Amino acid sequence: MTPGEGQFVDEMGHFLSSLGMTPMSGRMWAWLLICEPAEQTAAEIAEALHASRGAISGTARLLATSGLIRRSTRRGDRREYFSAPPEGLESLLGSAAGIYQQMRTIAERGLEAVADRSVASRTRLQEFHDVMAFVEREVPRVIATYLSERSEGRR
Amino acid sequence: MTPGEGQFVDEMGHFLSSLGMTPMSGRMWAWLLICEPAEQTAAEIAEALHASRGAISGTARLLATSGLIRRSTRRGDRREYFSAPPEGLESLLGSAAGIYQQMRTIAERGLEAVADRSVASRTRLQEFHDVMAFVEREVPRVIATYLSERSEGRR
DNA sequence: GCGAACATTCAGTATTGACTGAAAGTTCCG
DNA sequence: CGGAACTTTCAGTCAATACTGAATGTTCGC
Repeated sequence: MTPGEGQFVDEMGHFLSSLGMTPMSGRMWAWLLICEPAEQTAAEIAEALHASRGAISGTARLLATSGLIRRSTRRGDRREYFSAPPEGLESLLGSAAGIYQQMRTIAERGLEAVADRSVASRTRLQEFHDVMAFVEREVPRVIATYLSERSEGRR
Repeated sequence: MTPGEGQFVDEMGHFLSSLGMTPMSGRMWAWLLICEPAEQTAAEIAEALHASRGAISGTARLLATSGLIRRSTRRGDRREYFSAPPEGLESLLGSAAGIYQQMRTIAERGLEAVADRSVASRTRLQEFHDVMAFVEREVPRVIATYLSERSEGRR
């Protein structure tokens, strides 16, 4: 790994860590975005990132369940190969939508808790709820727009 | 604070904590969304949340600089009053846009680091960059759409 | 200016949680 | 089966950090 690549890997680790994910998940995903070949074994990743096999195993499961990376196997090869597929980006945007959904849900339960108050008293929370619900509805449209623009550009 | 309100406050604390903010910031913001009166002193907030004055002080600065809450003073009153203004929601969406911007920036530096590679080898990272740049551009439009729809509904 | 009533700062504490590494589990070839 | 190659699990360690509370700073009435 060149210094520039190392910086990229570390920056992504630090950034995703600031968003509540683990630093290792950011480093691993970043590495899978630039590594050559694109498919790497756990051992290769562990060596590249100077991390333990255990950390790679746990992080791989995290990233795989959230759809950011793909696991694949080959006949006659006991090892598992990891890669960052294009669909990972859609999963990423989808999880962003999930965040808004969670906030809307929390707001709804909050509104139930203050249901006996006056309408004016609930305005703050109601508006928060409405914004979250709106963004949640808008996200799929943004994704669809991107996908159509991309296929447009490739035509 | 009723049990239902307490649950709402704690849920928001837990949720914002999972996103990298402190639990206290979520609890304080949630409380300011439902409290009565809407403007509260640090002492009132500390009592409602069973937190120390120091924690309120630090969290207030955090929330105020990120635009989620507003600080105000009154003549002849040494105390400071905190509230959750409507603009806080726009700040929230704006900070979401900032996240995409950061990811795009990281991707750009990563692309520089692999500039000598073949185009095919850079595809993964390039596409990541393009998605982030696209969403970054789209966010202001979504906010504008919401604001116009809201004023539409109020007309 | 003096003192009361605030707010802020910061060292200390406790908790959380990410990572390590060894042990246990799984898979597949011979 | 037996065993090699690999993965996963998990108890332990260490570092990061959120919160407390006392000391310090600041503001305003008198």
